[in-house]
Amino acid sequence: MTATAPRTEDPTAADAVLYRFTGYAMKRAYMRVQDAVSARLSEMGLRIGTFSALGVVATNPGISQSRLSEILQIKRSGIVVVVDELERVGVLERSAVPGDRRMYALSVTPGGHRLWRKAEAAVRVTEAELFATLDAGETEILRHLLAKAARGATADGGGDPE
Amino acid sequence: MTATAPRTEDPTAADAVLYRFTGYAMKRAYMRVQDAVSARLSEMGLRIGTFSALGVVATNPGISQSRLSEILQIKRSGIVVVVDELERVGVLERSAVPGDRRMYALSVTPGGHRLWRKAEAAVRVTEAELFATLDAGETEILRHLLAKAARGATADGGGDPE
DNA sequence: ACGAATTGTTCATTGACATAACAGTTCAGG
DNA sequence: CCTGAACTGTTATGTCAATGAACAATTCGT
Repeated sequence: MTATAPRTEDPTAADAVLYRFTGYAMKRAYMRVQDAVSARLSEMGLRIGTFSALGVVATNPGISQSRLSEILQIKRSGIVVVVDELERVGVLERSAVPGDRRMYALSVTPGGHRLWRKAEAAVRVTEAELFATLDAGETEILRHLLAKAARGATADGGGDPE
Repeated sequence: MTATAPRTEDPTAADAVLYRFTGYAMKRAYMRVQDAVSARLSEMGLRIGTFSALGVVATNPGISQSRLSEILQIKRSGIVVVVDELERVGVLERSAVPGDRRMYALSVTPGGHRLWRKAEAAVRVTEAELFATLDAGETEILRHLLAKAARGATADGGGDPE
């Protein structure tokens, strides 16, 4: 029974102490994803940050930069750079909002939607390659548990329907 | 039926598109861990990087900086800073290696071991709090799947027919 | 009408790395 | 033994994403 260890939980690895922490495993796993996804996205002129923003705006047309910054958990000043970059390549637009001259309504251009669909598919493929050692069910469980862990105890029991 | 959604997979969230990617869920989850753990560690004068190094040296006495850099996947020049920091507060030592004057043998001082045990426990508690929405079994599965995803196709199956 | 709050923006700064070059040391082969 | 390649630790410098603090323009509350 001591014969073939699952290799996934190698106690002889020099960083075995750290892998006992979920956070370390998260970091290590994310680093791997980040490298592969960044490389893939850079081929189409995107970074992880701009990819994420593009996706959020694509599915939330008319959103403001402030709101986008909340969603992506990046400060407003950081969003400017991201939006600038996406606007410069013509995939995203800042249009005036009728009622309020302080903010812009963000929207994705037709070309932007095309790029988004392409990038989305590419990242999906990249992730599939990365997680080839997991079967479909495991990947789904992983994603689900991560989402749960990411949201945490969302404190607000749900009594704030805006 | 539309009443109480599991909240864990909230399709109305503005970044729902992104949560469909495992990588995004990883990032989000890790960010949360990073914030909490960093805060906790800073109380005892540690950062995540120094904490990790301390743990690896504690369980791998006599290790060299080069080897440590491989394990933590940080370049040698980056390790210098980490080791400097740990040595300055007296939890880690660089001692001469008999046979080879190029490298140092790293080791953790008694006080260092005490700090490590304390930090280890603190991080464990912090993680437990963070993942309170997961039961013990889920946390274990999450950790296991992450480790698997982090290692990926470890390539070294033995056959590398070039 | 006026002070408080909001939005987007700029600029300086930070932190956590990487890169490149370097000195000291070891080692393999002639 | 000698010499050049390879290795270890180190320093200096650059990079990249993100933050914080300020600011102007605008809107809101009372």
